Amino acid sequence: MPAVSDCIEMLDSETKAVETPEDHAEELRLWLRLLTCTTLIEGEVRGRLRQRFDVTLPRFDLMAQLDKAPDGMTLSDVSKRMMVSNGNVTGLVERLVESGHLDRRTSETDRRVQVIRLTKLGRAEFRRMAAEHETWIADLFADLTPKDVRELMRLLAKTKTSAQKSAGRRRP
Amino acid sequence: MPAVSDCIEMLDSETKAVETPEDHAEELRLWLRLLTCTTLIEGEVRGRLRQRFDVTLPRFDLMAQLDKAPDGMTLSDVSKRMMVSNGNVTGLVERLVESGHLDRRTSETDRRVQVIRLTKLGRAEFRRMAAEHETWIADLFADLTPKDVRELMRLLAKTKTSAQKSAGRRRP
DNA sequence: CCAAATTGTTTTAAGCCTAAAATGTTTCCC
DNA sequence: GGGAAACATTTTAGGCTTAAAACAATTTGG
Repeated sequence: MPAVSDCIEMLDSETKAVETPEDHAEELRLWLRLLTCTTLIEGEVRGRLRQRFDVTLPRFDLMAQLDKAPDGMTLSDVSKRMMVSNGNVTGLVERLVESGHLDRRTSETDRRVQVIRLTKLGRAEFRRMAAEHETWIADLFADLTPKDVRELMRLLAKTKTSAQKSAGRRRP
Repeated sequence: MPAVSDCIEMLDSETKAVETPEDHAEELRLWLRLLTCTTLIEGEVRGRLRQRFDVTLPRFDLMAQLDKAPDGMTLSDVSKRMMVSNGNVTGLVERLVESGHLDRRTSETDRRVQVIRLTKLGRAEFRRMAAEHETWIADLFADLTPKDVRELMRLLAKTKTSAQKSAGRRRP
């Protein structure tokens, strides 16, 4: 049975009749916990990539995107997929072309567009790193049962949809 | 009933007898989804903070830590809580002292230690921002039921513990 | 056709972030 | 007491990141 305060809150949010400042402490705590988990795991992966392969996480992420696209991607595609700014990708690509991991060429049909691909070296190095990376992730999530994983996937999918809708309401 | 492949995997991971390369695609997908959710929400919050209050997310986060500690915190404390490097905090604090939001003084009992606090201005501005921030978070998570929120909290707590253990195994 | 809007990328300016080395201070313990 | 270890912070060097402005090329609608 829900607490009295929960009932009041539910009435408020459904009827939209009252303007009492609602309590969203639970959502706030959820957000902080989500952020903590991500920061923790991300930091761990970053450190391991640096120690084992002397590569940064953003470079690894970019190569991961390209590994899934044998025909290459445009910078815009990469920017959208990685959810980072355009200018960010420009610099990242510059350094990876410099180190011989990426190949970049201007599209034949649209001279605005730059198409980038992994070089043979880039692909080989990425595959080597990705194999080990996968075991790190498995270890980081080792305490979760297969059921936990499924349930988290489901709830995070719902979270993603919710956040996208909210973001859409701001920028329609 | 679990699929055959699941049984084999379970046997492998329990007996540790076989060295076949296990499949951790599910964990990998979970990690990517977790990262997507965080990036999405973080970007949205960052943008709103900038538009509404002309403040960066790291500054807001630092002020949030200090708001919970009326007696102030040391830079190390802040660094641990925010899970960022020491040097990072130094610069962040510098700019917030400069803008009049923070007060910084050397500890009387230990001259290595710097104690920082919110100024009156800093606290007032933070409270104003935090109130609105809470509604953004509520909106971003609006599709989740109270039960979803509880369940996510539980699973993320488990995830955090798991990741901490894994990180501990690397750096004991 | 052609001006205006749109699209893809780069540049700019500022700030964030890390790892590692350096600096100053305190504690430990012989 | 005094040197070694530990601790708190800053500095350094390099890279990441963003938002906004600038530039270039294409598409669109009169």
